[in-house]
Amino acid sequence: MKYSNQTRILVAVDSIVFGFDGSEYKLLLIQRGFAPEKEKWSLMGGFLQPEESLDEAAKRILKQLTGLQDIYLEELKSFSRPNRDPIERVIAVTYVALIDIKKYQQQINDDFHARWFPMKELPQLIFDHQEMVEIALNKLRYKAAFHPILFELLPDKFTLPQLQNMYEGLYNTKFDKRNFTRKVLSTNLLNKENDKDKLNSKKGAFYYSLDEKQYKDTLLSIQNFIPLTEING
Amino acid sequence: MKYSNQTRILVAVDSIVFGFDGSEYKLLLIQRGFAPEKEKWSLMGGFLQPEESLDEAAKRILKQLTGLQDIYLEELKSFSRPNRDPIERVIAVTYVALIDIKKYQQQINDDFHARWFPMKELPQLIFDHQEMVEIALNKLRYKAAFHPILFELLPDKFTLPQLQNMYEGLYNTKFDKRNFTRKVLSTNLLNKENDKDKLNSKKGAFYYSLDEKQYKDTLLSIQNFIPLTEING
DNA sequence: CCAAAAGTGTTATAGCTACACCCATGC
DNA sequence: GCATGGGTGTAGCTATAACACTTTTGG
Repeated sequence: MKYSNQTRILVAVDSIVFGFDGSEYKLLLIQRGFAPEKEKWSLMGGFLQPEESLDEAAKRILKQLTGLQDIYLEELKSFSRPNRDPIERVIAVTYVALIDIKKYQQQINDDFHARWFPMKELPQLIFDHQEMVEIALNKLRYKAAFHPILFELLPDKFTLPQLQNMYEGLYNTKFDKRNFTRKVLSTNLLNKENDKDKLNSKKGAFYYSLDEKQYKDTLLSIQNFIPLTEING
Repeated sequence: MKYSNQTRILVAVDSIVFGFDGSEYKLLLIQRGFAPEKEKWSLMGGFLQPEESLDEAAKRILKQLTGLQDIYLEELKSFSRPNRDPIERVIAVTYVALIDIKKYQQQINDDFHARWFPMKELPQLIFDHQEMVEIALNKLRYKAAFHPILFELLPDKFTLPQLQNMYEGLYNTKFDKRNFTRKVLSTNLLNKENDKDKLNSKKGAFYYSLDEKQYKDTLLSIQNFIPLTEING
């Protein structure tokens, strides 16, 4: 039995994958393998299959296109303008993913054809993918102000200067490092390690790691990472 | 031309319509007019049509089922478990709407068959609509803590005690009225009127109205309406 | 020895919370 | 005249923002 007199539609899943390499934000793109817009740059996309949910589809597609697994992935919003795809009607449900670029760089380069583009040097994207990226970036700015999600972009061990760079990069601003350090440490999310990163300075900066238990407890609660004045403009 | 070898799927739009009548929150439900689950209570739902976006579909369906127009409507999330509808595969994109119950009560009762249910006395809902409501309510609590969206639930003129009731109802808590008044007035969102509401007290409470310009400027910015402790639990 | 980045403390201010009494009116 | 809900001010505390110097070490 079916519902009668209704139109069935193709459903796509597109993932906006943000990465951070220690100094700047990048977006993961892939060259589309089929017409239209074959060879143009695209988000990580594919069609929803009969036996999977959208969450599952997003995970599957990301794995197929990049090998990435077990990463932060969250629904963003749907895009459904009737003519957004010239071939036929397709609605897209978008997801945002956050990953530490270095952790997967080899894998992505060698086995797949996805490529990282600095946020300021994005190529032209197919369809409405440009708009998806802008909305995703705005949501990331919004959400990161209250929830410690940016840690998803860092390696297991990272330094406070790296962490501050990451926040400053997202909001295009500079924070006082004394205040930033105090605020971050007051969350009890970080454990100080005994060794230092000596690549970025002569003195070396202590590594910290995420306290996984605290992190999971805190993800859904609301902190205040960024002064409201930075968000409201 | 079409994409080949892909499955096309029914896309539904379901709207969670929250209302406030001055003392409690209610949910607008309708008796489903077709099988399966005919006559059972359902959110305001319908199928996406070929020439409309999801936003447009949500508006159209709401108008068809309730006569409601020009109300606050925002995408929530998609629901796509493969067997969520027993007839055939349907993915649903949900929207949340906020309205002042009294403003439309006549219209809804007389011309349509939608009905308001107090949040604590909801009937069994079809499919996964129960889950949709819970997620919508959580998001409303989250969002209302930082953005003045709850004003959508109030009539054009309202009193500070009504406003406070509305916030207290959403968070199931009580606020100190001196602090609440000060915080609300400090936003400059409200204009004091000259007349009073004398229905709810002998002394009467002054009416206030939204400053439309301030409101539009403020909607996207982030305030702090509710102490974080109330949200984080 | 010097350049470059890491690390650290104090003070002033603003915003928040807690708290209690008087006012206006209908009955 | 009294019961009911509306309206208002202050003081202590906490969180935030602004600010500059010392430390370490590779070259």
